[in-house]
Amino acid sequence: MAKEKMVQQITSMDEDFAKWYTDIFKKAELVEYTSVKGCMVIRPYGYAIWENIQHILDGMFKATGHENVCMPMFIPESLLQKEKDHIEGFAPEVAWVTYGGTEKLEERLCVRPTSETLFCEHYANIVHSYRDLPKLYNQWVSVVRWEKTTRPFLRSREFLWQEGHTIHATAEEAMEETERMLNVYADFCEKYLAMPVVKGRKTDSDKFAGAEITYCIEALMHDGKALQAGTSHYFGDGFAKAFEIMYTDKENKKVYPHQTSWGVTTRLIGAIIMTHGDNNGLVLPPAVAPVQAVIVPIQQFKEGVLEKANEIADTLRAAGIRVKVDDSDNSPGWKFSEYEMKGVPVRIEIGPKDIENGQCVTVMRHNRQKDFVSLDGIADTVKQKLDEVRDGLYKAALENRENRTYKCTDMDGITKALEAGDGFVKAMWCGDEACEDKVKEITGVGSRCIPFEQENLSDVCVCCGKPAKKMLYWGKAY
RNA sequence: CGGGGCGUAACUCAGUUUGGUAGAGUGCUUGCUUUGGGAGCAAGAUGCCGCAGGUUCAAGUCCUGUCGCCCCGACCA
Repeated sequence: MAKEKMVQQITSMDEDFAKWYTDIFKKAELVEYTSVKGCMVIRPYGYAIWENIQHILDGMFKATGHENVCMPMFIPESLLQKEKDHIEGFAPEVAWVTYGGTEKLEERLCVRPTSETLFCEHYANIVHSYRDLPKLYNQWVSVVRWEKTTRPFLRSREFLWQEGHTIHATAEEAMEETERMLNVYADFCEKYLAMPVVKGRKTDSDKFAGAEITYCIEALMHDGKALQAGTSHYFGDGFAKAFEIMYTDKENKKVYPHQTSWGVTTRLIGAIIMTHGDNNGLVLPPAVAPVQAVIVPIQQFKEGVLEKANEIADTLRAAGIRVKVDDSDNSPGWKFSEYEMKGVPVRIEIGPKDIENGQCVTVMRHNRQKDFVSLDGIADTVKQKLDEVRDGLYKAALENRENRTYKCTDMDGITKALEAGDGFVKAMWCGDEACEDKVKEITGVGSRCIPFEQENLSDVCVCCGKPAKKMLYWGKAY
């Protein structure tokens, strides 16, 4: 009975995945809509997830030699236009500032959709010698893209992200950096977010505006749709030439440096929701959960119960676990449901009976496994449970991806495979853009990436039958 | 930007067909009883019916316009 009622608040994901997604971020108090379309309030619980993501990633950036900076939020139109492909790619979705107070600006300013141009302008000023290289910069800011269709965390007009921008003496170094950062993202997703990703390269039609090469990580959501979780771009010296960034090398010759950029966004929170969430609510990977363990006292009005709950909390806190004691006067059952909805990885129940026995109850969020555990060594026990949750989440996500990954060798095969549900399609490709378009038109799945891990499924292109060059991942994308 | 849907209490919605005192459940406040899976009883507070015009003795309801939001497509992190 209680179980049914609990589920009533959240639409089942089989019934309506989009509604389920909306229910989750509202009920878990991650986001509220505002009066500006596509701009959302990220509430404390949602923002805390982002802060944890930031904290871990920032550490990884620092460990690989990067420094944080902060660029302006405005870009003069003339600056944005310096690189042709770049402006073409972004022009349709930038917001413009045309007035300062009551005065019309002589040159309009765009609100940054990304900051390549600003970094380039800056690099042109500060890079003169090979001794100035490399510069490994990153910034944590928000950017604006005037999207037509919006959805919290997945596609909003303003979103938070980090953008790394680096500049190197040689193409080799820049390539190395591009790959290094893609690996940082992939490691982060798999280890901390328990989200398996496919590493690969975008086809030319799909790469970043102004990039020579775009690498990406692609994840598969519960509903079988693909989500680009991060990108890392190699620019070669294209931007350097457009912005006239030059340095003097050891032979006293003026040469162009090589650049990269890479980014992940609050979209990762959307990815977490759609990778791990279930019909009872959000399920958070322990590494980024604002609360890793919640303590629910039972019969908290009885003497000693709250004291014991707080004592356990102190022990866990001392061990570095983010813990909360809920001593509100809601019923225990209410609290159980509440924290399941909010995705807290481990719940601890402690009541008079437990205290007598020197034990408590732990329940893991992802599988509801309930254990009676001793209060001795509780911190180690909880840590172990958190690891178990992380591993369980990863395993389930990987299983979902494997179950929804189809190998196909002809067009009918793709259509047929997708009848079982959306997912990744692996299929061979000749390298021709026309075939990418045609596959999308006929089967509905677009090219996601050329995975680093190649397989030879067939010798010919799935579409045109000409000799195949690469195996591609295809899918419907968010 | 195309197609569809919706704007009434903090939330979910009924009421609009056929104009006639502004409603329900949940939540909120107070008190008592409860507490190992969303507790029970009692008492209370809460409304520019999205906005602007119009028709009418009378508009949440009819007409015109407008704004916003959600969903599905095309475009994109």
